[in-house]
Amino acid sequence: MKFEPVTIKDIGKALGLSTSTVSRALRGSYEISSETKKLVLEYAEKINYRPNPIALSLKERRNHSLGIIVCEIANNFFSQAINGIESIAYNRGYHVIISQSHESFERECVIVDHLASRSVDGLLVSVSSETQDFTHFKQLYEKGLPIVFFDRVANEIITHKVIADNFKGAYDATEHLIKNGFKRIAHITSAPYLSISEERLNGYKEALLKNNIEYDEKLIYYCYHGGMIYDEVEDAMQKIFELKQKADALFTAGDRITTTCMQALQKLGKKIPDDIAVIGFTNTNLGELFNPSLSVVRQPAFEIGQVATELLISMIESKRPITEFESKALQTELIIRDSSAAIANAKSS
Amino acid sequence: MKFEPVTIKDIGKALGLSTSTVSRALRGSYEISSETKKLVLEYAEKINYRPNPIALSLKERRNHSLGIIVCEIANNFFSQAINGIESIAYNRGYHVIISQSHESFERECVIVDHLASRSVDGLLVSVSSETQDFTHFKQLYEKGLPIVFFDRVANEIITHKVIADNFKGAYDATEHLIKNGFKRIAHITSAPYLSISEERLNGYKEALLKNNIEYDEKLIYYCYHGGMIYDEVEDAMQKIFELKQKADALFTAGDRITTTCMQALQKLGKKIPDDIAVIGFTNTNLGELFNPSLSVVRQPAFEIGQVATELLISMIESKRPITEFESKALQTELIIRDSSAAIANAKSS
DNA sequence: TATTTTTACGCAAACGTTCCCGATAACGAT
DNA sequence: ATCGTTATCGGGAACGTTTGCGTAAAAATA
Repeated sequence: MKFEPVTIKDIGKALGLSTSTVSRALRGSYEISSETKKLVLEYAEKINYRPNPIALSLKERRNHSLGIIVCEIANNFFSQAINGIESIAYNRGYHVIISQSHESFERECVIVDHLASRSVDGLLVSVSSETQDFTHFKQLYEKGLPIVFFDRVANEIITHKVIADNFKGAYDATEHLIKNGFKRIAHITSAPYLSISEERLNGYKEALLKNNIEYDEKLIYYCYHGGMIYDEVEDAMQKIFELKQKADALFTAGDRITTTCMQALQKLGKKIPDDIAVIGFTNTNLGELFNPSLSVVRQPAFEIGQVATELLISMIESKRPITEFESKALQTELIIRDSSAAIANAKSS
Repeated sequence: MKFEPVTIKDIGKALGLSTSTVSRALRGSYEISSETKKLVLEYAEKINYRPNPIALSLKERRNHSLGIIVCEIANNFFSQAINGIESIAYNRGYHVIISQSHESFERECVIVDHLASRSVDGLLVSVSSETQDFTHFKQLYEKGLPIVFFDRVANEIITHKVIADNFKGAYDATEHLIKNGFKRIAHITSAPYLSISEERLNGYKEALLKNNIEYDEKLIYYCYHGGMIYDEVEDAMQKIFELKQKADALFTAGDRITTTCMQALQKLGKKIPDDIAVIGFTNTNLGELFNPSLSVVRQPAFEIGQVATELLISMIESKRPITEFESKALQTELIIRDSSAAIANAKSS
């Protein structure tokens, strides 16, 4: 099937004008008589002319489009962040192209390559859980392609970064568990080299330290695929319950990990919070529907997307090379529900 | 900031060859000597040359990209469908551009326009809940742009369509409630003119009819924004409980509607299934974590995406105009959990 | 050696725009 | 009548490719 849009040439031919005149008339150039303008405009309207953005891209070397790379859109945090990105982008006249890495490094490389060659004007990136090598980003960035990282950032690349205050979010969640009387707090997180993993682990450690609880490496479990692979999570859950010194609480460090942990715990027949208390990073709106209702650390995903987009567009539209880069950390929100409730009553039996 | 990719011209200049020779060498044309080929290939590799897809699009009037239009990616059904779409598209060498209408007709028109002018090779669309007028699709379709509808289809446009068997899914869900002893089954659905709404309503009616239960219009509630607006849903819930003849069960007809109903019921302090039983269309994987665990009608979202994409690509790549169009309906899956449990025991007290 | 064929490459047009240069005409000023 | 302005428009190059056509040199044939 072929699809033949009408071009500026067609208009010129129909009206007996040159393409340049038509082009100028369409743009409202001062050097075109108002009669001709009217003529062209009306005819263009009549045949529903749309300028070909591809031709424009070719000429102007830009697209007015932004590339987004996330691991997965079926993830509350990212779908909300994308909505934030869109809200800014569309207002500023940019379109967005969303791509999923599915937590695969290889896929990420292919996507970056494609997006760049497709001449997106800039990239908004949250790296995959497999990504340890950032040269595919670095190369493009050094060639002049604006990139802003959000959530999972590449520390070795000097550019704008927007994240949640993962350290504080983790600190707060952990301290909340401690205040509720839990002492053996397991921490299930994503791949260790992810920036968010490190930040959250540090917050967790700091809370332990401040509360004089010893840090025990045996309580830390890494799910290298961010909770996408169920068995990885169930394995971790199983190991937790095989510990000599039992864990009494769980702090999970990711949207997918949190929900998957809940599923695994249910499958293993564990009662929350009696067998184990749970609090985790997740942006689901459904936490209160869970059984028990889920305590969460909520990230300002929408705002993170917005801020990252504003920074990216400012980079794109900047005339001069940028020398000052920002690293913004937005505050998380602790929402306490039943899954992390103190178990004093239950345990005292 | 400017981003200057290397072109075929740069290669030609560097190697003292014409652009056509370089182009042919890159494509492995037979009329280029193997030495020259090797030279070009190696140099291209060295400087990391990527052909400019924009220039190609301009020339060939195609993109190898598919446009996707859905109301919202933060919706389990659609994010799964998109994964299905991607799984086929990437294997066949197509990229996808995802756009969200956010259930807005106006937004949908803008998106369609943009996607078409951007020369996507075809469109995969599920219309917004506001859409009653399909001329924006029709115009493009008649000009030769391949379009496949999935989930929410435009019946007046003759093309391929892929849906879940909504009639049967609704029938099964309703009959399940009836079998469990419920007789006053409320039905909360999306905008009435959506294809899925009609199909599901018909399935619901048919189940009532077959089981000799009178159809009562007062039990039908339309949420014109597909559950995106909380108040719309809460209003419906409130009205249900103000009915003279009380409803004893709820059959919800959409991913977002189902979860939002659950939230509203919780807020209103209603117990499920004692005050009211619930079953609904939704593709959440978290149904078993709910309190109570949620009975659902699950759509084969991933497969729907796959089938729709295969059909679209076949349209795009077809040499001849297509005369035979398919309308596929894939089977849904009924997953019974506690939210729709018979309340005989509870009520007998 | 003369002629034909093959090999290997370059030129230029085309895709749809924009925009720099000119070009033409009308017109007032000199 | 001559010149400089102004208004209005067209020609053509450029963006990065592909590709039909032309052609020189090399190889094969007569």
